[in-house]
Amino acid sequence: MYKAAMIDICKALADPARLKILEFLHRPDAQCCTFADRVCACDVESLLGLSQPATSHHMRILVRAGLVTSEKHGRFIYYRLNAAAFASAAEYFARVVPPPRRPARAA
Amino acid sequence: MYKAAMIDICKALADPARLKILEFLHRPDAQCCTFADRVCACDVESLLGLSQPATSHHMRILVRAGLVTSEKHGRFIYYRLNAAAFASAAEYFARVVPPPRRPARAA
DNA sequence: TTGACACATTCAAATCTATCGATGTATAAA
DNA sequence: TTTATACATCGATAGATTTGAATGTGTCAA
Repeated sequence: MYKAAMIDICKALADPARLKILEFLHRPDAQCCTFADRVCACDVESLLGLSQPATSHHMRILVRAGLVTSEKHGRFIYYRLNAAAFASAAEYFARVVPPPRRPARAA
Repeated sequence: MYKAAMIDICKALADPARLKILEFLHRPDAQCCTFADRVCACDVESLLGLSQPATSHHMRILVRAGLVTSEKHGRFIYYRLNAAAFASAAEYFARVVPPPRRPARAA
């Protein structure tokens, strides 16, 4: 995980709307075309209460950061969490910050 | 961990300068008044190559997010990583995203 | 007490971000 | 083919963020 990728991930996470999207992707409350772990963009739109372009904007940021993957099916786009990205972010932080119990460093 | 606190943490992490500070706090390359796991603000300043007010700004954001703690000793302020904050952030993400191997949900 | 130093705060400028309305594009339905 | 639908892109705007110069505050040294 390069630092630039890590920054993109953190930026993607640093917004209430996008955090809400991620929570929704984890436990989707099916409405129109959402099923199983796949969520369509229109459901995200009604979830957020934002305009369609704003929703599109947020999804693009999440996809670019790698936190979410997208699949086009006809007119619909289905989104899904990408657990691997979360895992490598967690790994990065494990390297940056010492685990809670060990002393930081003897200098 | 409330969502608002989580957003503050993510915002704090979403900047190259601040990520650099965190890496430095983890493995401080002692220069002027840094020793052990304590780092003074002036060393952060020379690390970043930014102005003193900009450095102060970044440190304030990190402290407010809880990622870093500060201790005043005379004229100096020593900063230290707060591992507990990283731990609770990690816990939040573990709740938001399913662990890599388990399927997300059967709907 | 005076001067130097470490850091905070204020202010303004430049840049970035989130948002919406309008419009474009691709696909499905009629 | 025509129309409707799902989503992307563009352009503009309001608000947030980063930054430095100037200045303020508290602490140490002389």
